[in-house]
Amino acid sequence: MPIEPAEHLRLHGLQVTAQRMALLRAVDERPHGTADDFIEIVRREIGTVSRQAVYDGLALLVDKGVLRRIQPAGSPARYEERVGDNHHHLVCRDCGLIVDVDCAVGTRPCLTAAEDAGFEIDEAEVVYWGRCPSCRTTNTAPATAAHHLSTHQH
Amino acid sequence: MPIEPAEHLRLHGLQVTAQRMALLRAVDERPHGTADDFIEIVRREIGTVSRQAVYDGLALLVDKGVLRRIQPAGSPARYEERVGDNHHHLVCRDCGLIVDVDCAVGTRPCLTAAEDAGFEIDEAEVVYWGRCPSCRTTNTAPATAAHHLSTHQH
DNA sequence: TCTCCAACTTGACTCAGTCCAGAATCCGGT
DNA sequence: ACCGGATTCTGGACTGAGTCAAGTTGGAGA
Repeated sequence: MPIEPAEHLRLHGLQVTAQRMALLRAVDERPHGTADDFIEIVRREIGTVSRQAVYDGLALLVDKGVLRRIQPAGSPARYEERVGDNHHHLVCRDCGLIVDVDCAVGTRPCLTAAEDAGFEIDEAEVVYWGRCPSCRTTNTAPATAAHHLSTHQH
Repeated sequence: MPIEPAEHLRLHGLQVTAQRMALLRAVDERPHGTADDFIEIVRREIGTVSRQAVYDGLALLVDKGVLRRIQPAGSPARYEERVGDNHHHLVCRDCGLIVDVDCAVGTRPCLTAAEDAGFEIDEAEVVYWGRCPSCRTTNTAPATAAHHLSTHQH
């Protein structure tokens, strides 16, 4: 956790509430977590939060650039603190595990499209799809490639 | 439409039904359409289909490699016929318009991650985010960047 | 043309996320 | 320290996208 949650909030001109501080701590505790994960963690920490407070808080923090929101196909939205370094993600097709990979280039957008079709491009998002080490060993021949990106993602 | 829908289905060992043929024609008629788009188009053509038939048909055709399914963050799943050439997509942040861009490399996966974390990577999916030509002109200063990837996508 | 399994239909259900309205809380100015 | 308006939180209803399950229909091989 680079700076204190309270400080973090004040720096962005946001009100400091118990829920938001707990939320920031939760995101730190579980990178790539879902909104539901954070609801659960925050409730464990401060007793109770509404789903709305968590969704609002996440959206606000994404808006302020404190958090980044990613949403691989088939998965609910996930949030992470690493922001501003334009890294990419490796997603396991079997268990949904997400890990960070540094961007080889670094600056945003790190790739330029062959033809831009007149678009003003500001970001190139890269998702690498594959199978994580543990899924590779446990089930070499994917009988029924379930393709379920469920919640469990370490 | 490269080959006849009926032929297309038989080639993959699938039963030829009115619904499936109409579905293939619908995907051809509206590239990057959503399931709801296709339900509407197919109903216009053959009178009636169940939502389930459309979802089943799409999933089956994706499975057989006839269609490709893409799902940019904040958008319902979209389907396209171009398959096997590993092209990428340009998505407008404002109106959700999706256009194809050829992959500079061509073969799959076209990128290799800096560190693969032990994953067996089979695909690198690239989404370029930006603003399409018409959104750039109509609303140069995005007052309230609605960020709604709604259905309307030309 | 018969038969059977694939495909289709209907309807209920889940999951992720949003909308709403009223209650509670925060914080800058006095 | 206190006040009041702005902001935030709460619970509950709601929406959109997609899935599940059970029963019916129809395409294609015998």
